[in-house]
Amino acid sequence: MSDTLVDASVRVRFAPSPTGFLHIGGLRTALYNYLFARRHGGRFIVRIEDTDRERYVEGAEDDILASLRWAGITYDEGPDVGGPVGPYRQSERRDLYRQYIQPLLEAGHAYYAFDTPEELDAMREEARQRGEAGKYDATTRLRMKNALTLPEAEVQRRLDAGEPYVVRLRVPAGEVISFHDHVRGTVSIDAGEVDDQVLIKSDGMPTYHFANVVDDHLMGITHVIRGEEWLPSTPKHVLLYRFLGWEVPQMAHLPLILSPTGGKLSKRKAEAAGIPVFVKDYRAQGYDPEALVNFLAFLGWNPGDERELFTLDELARVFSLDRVGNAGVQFNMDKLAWYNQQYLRQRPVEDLVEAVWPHVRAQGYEVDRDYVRAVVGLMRERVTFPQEIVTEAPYFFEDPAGYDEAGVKKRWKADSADLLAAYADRLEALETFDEATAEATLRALAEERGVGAGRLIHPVRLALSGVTYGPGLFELMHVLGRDACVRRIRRAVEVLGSAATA
RNA sequence: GCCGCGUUCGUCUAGGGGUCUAGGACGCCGGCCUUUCACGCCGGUAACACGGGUUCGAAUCCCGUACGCGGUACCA
Repeated sequence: MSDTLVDASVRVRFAPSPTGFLHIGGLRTALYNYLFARRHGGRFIVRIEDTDRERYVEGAEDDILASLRWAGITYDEGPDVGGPVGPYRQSERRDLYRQYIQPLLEAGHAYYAFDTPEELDAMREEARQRGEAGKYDATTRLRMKNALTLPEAEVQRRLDAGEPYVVRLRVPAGEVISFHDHVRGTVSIDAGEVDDQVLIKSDGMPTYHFANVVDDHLMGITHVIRGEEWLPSTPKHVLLYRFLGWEVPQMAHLPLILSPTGGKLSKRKAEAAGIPVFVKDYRAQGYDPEALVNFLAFLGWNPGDERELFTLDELARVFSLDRVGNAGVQFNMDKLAWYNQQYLRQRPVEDLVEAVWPHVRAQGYEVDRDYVRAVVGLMRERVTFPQEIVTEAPYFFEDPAGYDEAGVKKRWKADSADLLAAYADRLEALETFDEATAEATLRALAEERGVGAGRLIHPVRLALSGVTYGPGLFELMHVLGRDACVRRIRRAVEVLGSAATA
């Protein structure tokens, strides 16, 4: 079935801006592009859009690339792996953009403009006073300082004198620009709503709008899959393709990821809602990349059946743009936690030991890998994150520092001290200490004293762990070992002996 | 303000005119299992934004309203 879908000419790209670390929403955009490429046997490209020198953040590019790799999203072409249509960093393609702006200038589809920021502000202010939009467009461009209003000689003089200028797109009036979007169907916008977008900034760098069109074309991008925030500016891109005489790639605008409180999941909102914003945060918090990817894939897409657990490869086999939803989606930490738990349980024990080990070392616990392996075996179904195997069950590594108050109240009875002291004695006298003998000894003692086994089990658990919940008592005892068990039971008898409630 | 895009349980969603007394998942609430907890299993709670059309018949098609989101930069 997938054979009919193989189209090696499919080329998609993820084009992040190095203005910050990789955002969780960016990872989803990258993921969808990746899945689409894999599904069709095409190529997935990463291109760094670093045309904004003001907002450039040192280290952001490395973080973006490292985060993608961590998530298992590999790319066929990119800044650090190269490729046939590089460079893959826009700052290194500067001359290319200048080359493609020429024909636009010559054909009158673009023009030089010399307005200062102050003049632009004044124009917008004035227009707004009159209740107009305040756009640099067909209605206002003739009132501004540009090649359309200045004498040709004057324009040339300014250019020659090295005065700062920008190049703007001359958007035609009286036209409706339509394009097909794979997620939304036909989208139409009146050209009158589109402004004369700056194509080349005064620092010589292209804007996103221009660079993105030139690069997508030069890099042979067949499908542009990006966030919905780009939908309103797509008409500008469509116009550019037309003026440049190029074919418009297929478009697909993905629904935005929303904060639980509404609105785009900005850094501020996400933090307020307890949602990590950057991919590296998920990594640091112990999320399984496969779980994150699985969760993210389902944020705006679903396979159409009721299955929810898919590995990256499985997703790549069934992903389709047709099944991408079109309404904004809220990020849900509970669901993510559930996914993480599912994946954690599926991981091989050895894998988990590896993941837990650093946390054991960080706590300074002196145990070996076999011991950690045993703990993992008992705890893996009770936690969401690997490190919780250490943090949620410290009693595997050190004697309890205290006893849960409510637990003592509920489980420590008048006869507990007596029973436990006797149990400790018998454990010490045991020839072999293991799960079976610990249990048999306890049950025999309970029977002799004419009490239910629970009368021993609960206070013993409390003595060993300090809490009232956890793995099966006898498994716990076996892992802890006889010495620790006897020591902890005696200690509890000493500390809680008289704390008994009737 | 203007333009665009959207609107099924709290959340992610199935659904593409009759099979919907609307299905699944997360969460939540019960129960079983376990003399603990978790896992697992069983059950429950809960939604087609509103108003008009079209049609024999609308969650599904059309229009309007409301609401939400996005855009409106020499940022991406």
